[in-house]
Amino acid sequence: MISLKQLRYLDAVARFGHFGKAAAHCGISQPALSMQIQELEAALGLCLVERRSRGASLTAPGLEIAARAARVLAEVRDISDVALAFSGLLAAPIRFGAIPTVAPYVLPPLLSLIRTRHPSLELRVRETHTDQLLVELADGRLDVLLLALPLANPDLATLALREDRFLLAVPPGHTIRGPVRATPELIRNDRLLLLEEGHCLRDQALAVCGLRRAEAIDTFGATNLTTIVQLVASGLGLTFLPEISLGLECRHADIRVIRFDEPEPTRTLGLAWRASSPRSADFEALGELVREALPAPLDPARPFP
Amino acid sequence: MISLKQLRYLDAVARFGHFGKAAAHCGISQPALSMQIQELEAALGLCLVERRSRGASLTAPGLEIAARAARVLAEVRDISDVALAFSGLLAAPIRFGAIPTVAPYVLPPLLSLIRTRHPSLELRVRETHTDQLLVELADGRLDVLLLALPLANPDLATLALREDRFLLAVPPGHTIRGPVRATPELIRNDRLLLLEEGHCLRDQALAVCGLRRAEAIDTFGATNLTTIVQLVASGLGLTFLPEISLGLECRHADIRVIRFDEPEPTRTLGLAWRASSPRSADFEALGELVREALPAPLDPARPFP
DNA sequence: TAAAAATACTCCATAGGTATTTTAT
DNA sequence: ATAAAATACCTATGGAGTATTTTTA
Repeated sequence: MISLKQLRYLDAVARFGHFGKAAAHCGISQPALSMQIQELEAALGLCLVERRSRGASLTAPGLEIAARAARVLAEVRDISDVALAFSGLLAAPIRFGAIPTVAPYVLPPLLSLIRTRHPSLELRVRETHTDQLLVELADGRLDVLLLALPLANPDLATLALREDRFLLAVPPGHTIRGPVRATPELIRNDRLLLLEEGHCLRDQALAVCGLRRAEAIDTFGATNLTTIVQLVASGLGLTFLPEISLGLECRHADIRVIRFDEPEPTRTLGLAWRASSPRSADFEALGELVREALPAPLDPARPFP
Repeated sequence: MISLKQLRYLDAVARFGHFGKAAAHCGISQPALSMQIQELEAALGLCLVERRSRGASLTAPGLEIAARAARVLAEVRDISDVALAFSGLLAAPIRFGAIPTVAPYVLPPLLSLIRTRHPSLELRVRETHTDQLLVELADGRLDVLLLALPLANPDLATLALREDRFLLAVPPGHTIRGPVRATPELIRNDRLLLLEEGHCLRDQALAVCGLRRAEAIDTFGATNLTTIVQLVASGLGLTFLPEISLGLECRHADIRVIRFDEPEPTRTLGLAWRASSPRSADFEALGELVREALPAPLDPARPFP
């Protein structure tokens, strides 16, 4: 008789292409996993995995069955999530992923909001790039993401929360005066400092300037906006800052921030979760909290700073 | 951790509304089932089943989760079926259901055809009414049905095989001569003998005569067309016979068979299976065999008999 | 009081661990 | 020679059985 355990192990083998790594991922020993895969093969009367001396790959039936197994496992995970949803709004832990250009500016107020408003809600936070977040969301390691929309994947539900303006950060002594027009020329005069490859903010900044990825100017990217801001303050170049970061980034760095010409470039911040998730009510409620936690937009009447 | 076993047991409790009967259906003892249900409830942190002194009923979360469990179980069953499909066309056993007004006329030639053409194919045959067949198909006890189309259920795939004429069977000495028109009056002069409630042929015959169910004339139905034919031969009334039954039914009974006026009333015989089944190729191949096995249609040039 | 589910306990099947061997490059 | 999976063997968890108790209508 087929068991979920066997399907979980097959899924792991499909992912890792390697019995040992799959076993480690499942928290069991390699022989234990081997045995279960063999039993599954016996139950189905088929060879699912081709054992090669450098790892394992799936046979044609194996691919088909692993794909179905993944669906079954997702549905079983949804059953657990249904149970969580029944236990009440925001009552169960939420595994929350956020991109690095949002997390530090939202989490402190968000967490304190949760502490006062929903003290029983446990938010497990993970910060990494969009691509990685999406992988972890898809295979159930995360429940909901805070990132820049739109996303292509139709299996995801999204909730737009707020537009986030981009601004140009320049050294304090810089001659430029705003509002400024975002053009390739603007960038070519000074060095544009950006986060390393993989950060969506990097791509968005390049796109706003009408540059392609390959046309990036900086030689070594950073992983941390604060690092970039320090470099800008030292006169090494200029950068794009999202509005929500200003409160934090301007506090300790001596930079000047200039608004762009209308229409000001922005990114859309929002939540995303698996469309099949039974906990959408939780995520929409969380979205409200995030919206409250996001730093207030610039006063349009009074140009910043 | 949730297991398939637990979902199977929950599904059984949902079906039977009774721990004891559910346990019997699963082939385990009542305490064993109780324990697994409790473990599932613990794993989900919810009460799924309301224990009442006359059986058990599901709570609201229980209903939701049982419905999802049923879907998971169906998909796991499909995984087994994928495996069967991969083992080759018509290579794995097929659980085959047929209605009583078709089975006896098709099975002998079908089984002999299978013996010669696909000796390794094991056909497990079940004969009962359409309604029961559909239930057993839906919950996986049967793989494919041979019955009268059309069917309402959109979750089923169907394959029409052949039109089957209805004919009027009368005692040998009866004065009626064909072709005859199917009207309520035709029936009112003699007693119309039909199968008992539940047989689709009964309903179809009544419909052909323009009668409603309640207007049936015979007092006690039979379960067996051969029985009806014997009664007709004894002059106790007349009946509708499907064309495919003539070879067998006319061999030993002294009746006369009369064709109806154009357009001759017919039923459509065909196969049905779960649309989600990964074995459709098997079922289509089986459909070809059934088509061959069905008795040849009447020669339109030479009026029967 | 009767029917149904829960509990107590016992047992054994099996999932999983460690150590080792086999296999293929 | 090395990496990877299979095999051998042992252990312990837990699933399932029987007997019994508790619960509720």
